[in-house]
Amino acid sequence: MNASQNQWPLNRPATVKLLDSYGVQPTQQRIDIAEILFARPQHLSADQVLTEVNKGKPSVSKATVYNTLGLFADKGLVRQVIVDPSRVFYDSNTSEHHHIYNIDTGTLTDVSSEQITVSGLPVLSEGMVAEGIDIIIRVRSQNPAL
Amino acid sequence: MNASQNQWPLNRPATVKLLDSYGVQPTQQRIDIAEILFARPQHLSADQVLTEVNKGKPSVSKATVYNTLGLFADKGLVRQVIVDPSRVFYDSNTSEHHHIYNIDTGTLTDVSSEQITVSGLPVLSEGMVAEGIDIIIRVRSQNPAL
DNA sequence: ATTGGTGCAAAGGATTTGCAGTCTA
DNA sequence: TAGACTGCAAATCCTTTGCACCAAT
Repeated sequence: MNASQNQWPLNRPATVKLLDSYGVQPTQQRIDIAEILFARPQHLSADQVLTEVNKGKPSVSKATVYNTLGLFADKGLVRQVIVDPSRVFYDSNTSEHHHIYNIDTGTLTDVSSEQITVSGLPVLSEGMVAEGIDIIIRVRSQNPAL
Repeated sequence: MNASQNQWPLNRPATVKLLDSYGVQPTQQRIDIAEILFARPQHLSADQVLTEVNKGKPSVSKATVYNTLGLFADKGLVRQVIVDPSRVFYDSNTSEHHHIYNIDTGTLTDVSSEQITVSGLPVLSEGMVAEGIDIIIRVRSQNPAL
């Protein structure tokens, strides 16, 4: 199962089922965090998740947010996107795709992998296994004043 | 001019000339750092540069290494490679190319951009300017025990 | 003199960790 | 009850900054 295969946002039972299917014990905090991540395909930093999850009623600590995001990433529920040296983004869309990164706004946009074709990938040396290919198109908001 | 167009390693006069041509005042510390970077095409973290430059006779402070690498990157002498959330790599090869990143060893390997062809890149929305495209092939050393 | 560069130490920001208290199978 | 989970605070790690001193124009 894959979150991307459901209709978003995921309701609570679907979220619990998703966590279960990935071997993650569905605790209240994890469900809260998952419901935010899987509200729709998006890219959130740990800090953004922390803020979101504590809107209204503070309920999840910073340590737990970090631990949970790390756990989700390990289990394959979300994907880390590394484009900014100052923070990691967690992508709730785990289906294969690439990104456009706006350097000025710090915003990520998806690019369907069907749209992009890569050819001529090198043969990996003995004992190397590809984990994945990240394509990042770095853009900036054109500044007319420049 | 481009460092990659010279024969490596760059000797001192060539290094000074390179810095000049990029509008960087060639101070002793900057020359020391540049000589390390441009010894050959390579990927070094700030910390690795700091260690290298102070082999033998400590001569450049940590702050200066960070400032200098930032300056070099701004001026286009080196390119930042962002693949690891814990540190930035500086690539002394600024000609267009892509990377293989070994997650297990933290090692970067170049992939010539002539080798790889990307088609189907999306049309950027109004006001967006592409700064560059990074392609990162993430690999791990195959673990026979897995 | 004025501007630019360097070094030291302190500050910052993101992430991790130690550990005691809680929950849950 | 044992093992898993959480929260708080302290600790880390990489990187940036403030500021005094030195160098070059």
